[in-house]
Amino acid sequence: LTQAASRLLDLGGDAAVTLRAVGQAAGVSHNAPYKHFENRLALLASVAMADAEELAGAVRRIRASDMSPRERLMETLMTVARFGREHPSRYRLLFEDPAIAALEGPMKQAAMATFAEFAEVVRDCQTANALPAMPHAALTGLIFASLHGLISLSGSGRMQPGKGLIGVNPSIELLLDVLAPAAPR
Amino acid sequence: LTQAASRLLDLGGDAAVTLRAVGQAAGVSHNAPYKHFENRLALLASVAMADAEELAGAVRRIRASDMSPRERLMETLMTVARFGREHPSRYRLLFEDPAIAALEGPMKQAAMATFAEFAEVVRDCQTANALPAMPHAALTGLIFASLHGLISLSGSGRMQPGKGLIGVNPSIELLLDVLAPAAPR
DNA sequence: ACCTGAACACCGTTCAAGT
DNA sequence: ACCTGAACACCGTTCAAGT
Repeated sequence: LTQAASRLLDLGGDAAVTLRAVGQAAGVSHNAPYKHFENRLALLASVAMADAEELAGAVRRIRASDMSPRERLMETLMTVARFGREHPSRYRLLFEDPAIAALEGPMKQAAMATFAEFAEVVRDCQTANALPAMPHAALTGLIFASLHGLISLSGSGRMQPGKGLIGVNPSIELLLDVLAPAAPR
Repeated sequence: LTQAASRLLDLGGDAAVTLRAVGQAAGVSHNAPYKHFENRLALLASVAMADAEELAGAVRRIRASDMSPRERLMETLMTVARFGREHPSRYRLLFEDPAIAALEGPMKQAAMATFAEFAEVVRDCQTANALPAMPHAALTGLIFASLHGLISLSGSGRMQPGKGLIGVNPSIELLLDVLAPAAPR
């Protein structure tokens, strides 16, 4: 049921996720979802939660790998960027939807857990002097916001029209190049 | 009519901008808008265009002021951030709505003109050695994306929950501090 | 415990007219 | 040239039942 909504979101965006279409895709009536979710938003939240947990798991695996801290950071950023590229509507739901962000409870917990994984990747870089020794929360926020801005602008088609703007991945590399020299050697 | 839609957007977000509400606010019937706009999206696009032109004008005035290039950049960034803070739904429409971004014609022209003003502010900083001498388009894209990411995350309430994340304005200052030292003296 | 079908209020859009 | 009112298809949500 959550899976059906997720697929519809990928295929046709937010507007395609009608309870009738979700019901039909899951082989039930158009208001069977109301027996499992409070309303449409709660159903979408379950999609967002699954994605938040998937991302958190991916970052956790990267953290446990034997790459250098800096490589782990790059891999983490690329993983989020790939998710945004391959699932733009689901990315939008998870990171841009105001109604989802306003939810308390498990959705908020999942979002914070995902962010915490991300923050640890940044912290490891700082410990290894691969990122500057500025306040950890500020640096994490700046990197995450820059990443999100690149994915968001690019995902909604606002990075091409300009005069030779570079893509998401090169921009991420540029950001890290600009941050790295500020770190003590 | 465009003004009525803009006000409704500010007051109740995208969902509040129904053709019936717009018509009523403008004192006409619920489908009078169809005589002036092709459909609902075209009406929203006219709101976005007005905002794009307003922002472009604001940046143009900042460019013509007697501040230093670096101060003009900071003022420009703060102006966009303020617009995002005071009109989150209109900001979302202008910079995050995929349907608006997909429009060709005058909307695209207005968006590109606004971005061009922004790019000139960055270029002036590079000329004055207040920003590093990297490729101009890449640097402009990175700064704009970072700014957008901060406004986007903060505007949808995703910057507080974390563990002591700093606000939009301090993050912008941090970004410029991190970029500035890379510039030759 | 889980599902269905009818019904309601609301919305974007279309169309035939009205001045 | 600009507007109105009725109508249509669609949607989220509710409710009374069904097994």
